[in-house]
Amino acid sequence: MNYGRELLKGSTDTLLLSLISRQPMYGYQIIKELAARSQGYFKFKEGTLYPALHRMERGGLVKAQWRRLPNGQERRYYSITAKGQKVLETKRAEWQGFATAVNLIMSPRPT
Amino acid sequence: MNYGRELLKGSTDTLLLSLISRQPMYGYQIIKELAARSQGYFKFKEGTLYPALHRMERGGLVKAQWRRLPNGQERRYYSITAKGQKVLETKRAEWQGFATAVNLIMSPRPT
DNA sequence: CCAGAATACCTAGCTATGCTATATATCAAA
DNA sequence: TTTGATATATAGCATAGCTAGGTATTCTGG
Repeated sequence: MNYGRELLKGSTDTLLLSLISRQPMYGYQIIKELAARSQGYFKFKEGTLYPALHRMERGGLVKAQWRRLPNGQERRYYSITAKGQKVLETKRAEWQGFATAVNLIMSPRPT
Repeated sequence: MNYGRELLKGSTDTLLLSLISRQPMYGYQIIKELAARSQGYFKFKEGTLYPALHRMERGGLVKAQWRRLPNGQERRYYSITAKGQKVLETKRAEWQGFATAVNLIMSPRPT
């Protein structure tokens, strides 16, 4: 992505599920929303986003539905499933634990 | 590792540099220290640690030195270089930015 | 004294996943 | 009509953590 390089690994799904859990969204919209909500920090690449969505669809975490706009445009909307909700809870907790542990190392209390 | 699975990617070097910057350490000690300081959260595998140390040595971020103990044991002590210090500063900032951005997505302010 | 645990280091190969680059198609604006 | 934005998709690459194996020494309990 261009932050720490690999920092994103492992949190991609959590970020996507977090967004989708608020309301169904389509891919392009997700990219824009992630950028907006993170104040420009996240700039998801298509080669990251779509494979991730497909993975999660295969895994039953999200389900997809094509919708055609009046003008003919096609969009694939993703919504979270019950299973996806559960995974999201788990991953949220994992993130909390991980971030806490990293901060313990990076900002240690006096030995 | 077994947290988020891949969460660690991208923060390994930062964690290692953080530790080593406080004082020179050898590999086995680093594993123990990471576990202790993170209250048991981090359990670095050797297949993660040693390749990472070697990478950073090649990259000039750390330098290594063998030391023989009175009892004959051999340990390879790693210390941080000037270059490693600079990289650490950068990576610390990257982590801050990343964690902040993730939290913005995971705990969004009301739309 | 001996077995097993702990200490201490190393690496080949696997796997997961983010990124690059490319492809396709529609629509609006200059 | 050409450019940029919208919208989705994927093959192939690179990176890096993990598995599982190896070597060698020292400490500890029975």
